[in-house]
Amino acid sequence: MTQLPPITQKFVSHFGEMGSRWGINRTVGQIYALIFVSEKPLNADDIADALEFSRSNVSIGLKELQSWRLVKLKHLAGDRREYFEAPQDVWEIFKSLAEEKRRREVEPTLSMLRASIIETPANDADAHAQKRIQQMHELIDLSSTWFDDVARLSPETIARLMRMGSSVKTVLDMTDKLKIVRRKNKT
Amino acid sequence: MTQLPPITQKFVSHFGEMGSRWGINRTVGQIYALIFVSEKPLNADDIADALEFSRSNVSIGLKELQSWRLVKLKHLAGDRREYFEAPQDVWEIFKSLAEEKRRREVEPTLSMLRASIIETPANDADAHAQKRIQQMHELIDLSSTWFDDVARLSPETIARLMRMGSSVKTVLDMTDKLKIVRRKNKT
DNA sequence: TTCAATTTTCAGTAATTCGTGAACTTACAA
DNA sequence: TTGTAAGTTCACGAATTACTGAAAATTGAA
Repeated sequence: MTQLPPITQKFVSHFGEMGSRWGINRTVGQIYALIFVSEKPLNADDIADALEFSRSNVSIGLKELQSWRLVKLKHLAGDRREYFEAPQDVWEIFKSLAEEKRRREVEPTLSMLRASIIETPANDADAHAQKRIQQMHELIDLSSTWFDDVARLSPETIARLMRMGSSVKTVLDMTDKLKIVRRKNKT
Repeated sequence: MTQLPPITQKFVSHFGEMGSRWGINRTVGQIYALIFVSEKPLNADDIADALEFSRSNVSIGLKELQSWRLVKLKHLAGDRREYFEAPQDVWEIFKSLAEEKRRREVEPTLSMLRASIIETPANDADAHAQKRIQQMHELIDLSSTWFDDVARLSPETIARLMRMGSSVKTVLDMTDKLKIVRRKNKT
């Protein structure tokens, strides 16, 4: 097949190298990178060809990427083969990824933490362990609920919030004052 | 060694099992869990003993945990051995972890994305790839900068922000209105 | 210094994960 | 139906990662 152009090439191999750190493997990382930058949907042979992976490996990689909702299956008119593309909106991608991560990596832990909290500690050591577990639960629960809430806002609102950076504090303080004023006026 | 009490036991083995999903290995996960719930700092032998790992494995695991800033080295008076404990404040833990993750998993990618953006595309395919890369860069850059900013706020402020959930939007809208009013008054 | 306690390194092995080709299944056009 | 293109599964070898015990290095008390 024809060599990938230089920018694409570098992007793809970076995703391969980082794969292990992200918790996906080299080939899955490269397949995703290739689909992400591609203008048109790709089929399994395109990918196997471009990346020089075995057809079976590509098949498994695509299944994996679908399970993470990182690629969408698409059918092209008059073509029996399955084509894949990445969602266009990067914020959408980010959300799917976060949701999937939560489902797989956070929820099971939250359940376990919850279960531990309602148990009766057998001794002092376990009583202390339970306190620590409770603290961990509160933090994880709060942040994951919060992420959920925020993800529901429009991309524009989120971008606005993010661009505010640490000055959200000022806004928060301001609303507090407004509440106090309102309370005073009421009486 | 004496068996771990039940709550601790379950917590520790859960961390071992989840390890692979988190990108750490079973033993490192269990070592951390044990230190996290322990009331007193632990030394390497305590850990090797409690978890039935080899001494060398514990040594490597502790190095790994230190590099993630998840455990702190502590010396006890009149004892030559090295003791380890987890920071008490869970929010502090969360921040260290996020910072370390950013340094290892996000920064290298951001550099690569930046480099790709300033290159001159060789053909149409690469020009499109570059556009996509730019979009990815904007999102990652914005969210990581934002996280940095927010992390600098006090835990209380952050908790306040989080408990607001999606109603931050109301506050954001409100400040916008205030700004408009102020601008009108100025003229 | 010396020596013993403690920690680290390292080579070898065990376990796990990855990637391939071949066989198998599925779906559709003729 | 039948035949073929497309997709999946699977068993196996390759590569990587995890873990151990033994040896080496380091530390600090005497």
